[in-house]
Amino acid sequence: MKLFLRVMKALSDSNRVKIIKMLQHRMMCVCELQAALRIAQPSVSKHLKILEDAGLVASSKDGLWVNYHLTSGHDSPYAASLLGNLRHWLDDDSEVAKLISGLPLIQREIICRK
Amino acid sequence: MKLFLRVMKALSDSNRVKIIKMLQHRMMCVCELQAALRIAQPSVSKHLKILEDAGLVASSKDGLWVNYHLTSGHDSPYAASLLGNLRHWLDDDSEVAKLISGLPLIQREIICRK
DNA sequence: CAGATATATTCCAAAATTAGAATATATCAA
DNA sequence: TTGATATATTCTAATTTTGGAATATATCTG
Repeated sequence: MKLFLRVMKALSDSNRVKIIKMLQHRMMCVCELQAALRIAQPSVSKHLKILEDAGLVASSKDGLWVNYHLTSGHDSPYAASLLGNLRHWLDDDSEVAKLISGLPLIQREIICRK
Repeated sequence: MKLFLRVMKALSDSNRVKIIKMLQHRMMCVCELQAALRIAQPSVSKHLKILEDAGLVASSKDGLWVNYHLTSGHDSPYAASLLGNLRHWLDDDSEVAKLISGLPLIQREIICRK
């Protein structure tokens, strides 16, 4: 039950769902997600931790950057199933569509380095 | 997005998930659910409203009683999918199993009428 | 109609969630 | 080592969620 609720709660927030939808297209670092969602950096990190604890995303370090990507869902059958459904769910949501179409403009070399 | 989040939030609470699991076995009225979950009656009604707003359950009146049952999920593809998965998910959860095994003892004629 | 019962709603307090500012940590570059 | 940058963590305020008591509504029975 605990694991199931963890996945449901993780997917109960629009910013976290948007992160999932963006990661379906490519891996992204925290500052890229921050630029896309237009929320504070600590908020992005915290959302990512909740998604990670639910077995929905994982990360790998690359120098200063931490790249987040979707998991295969092997940890949790709930995560696996929801990730599968979300591959097509919400594609026609206007907010999601706008985020996805803006993805090409979000590149860490341009967005993050100051 | 709104409808999706509504379903996820509805399934983010253990009492509500337990209601779903019990309704998989038979329709139940509010006082039966209250006896099974051992929480206050208004709390049960409020959980049921949240599940209803998410398209997961529906009700029909029978005199003083209001019988709640699972929906076919026709309202929402998210509700339909999750209801389908929940038919087998959590069957081996200890709390859920205990609730289900106790269901035969919960009958409105015995529990509710005082 | 009056009383009893099942359910819904309102109200309020406690707990959980979310967001951002401030701060800490880690890595790279010079 | 020093400075800069990306990310994580801590702290706190605001919002949301949850639960129960009190109350309202609806239906049945006598």
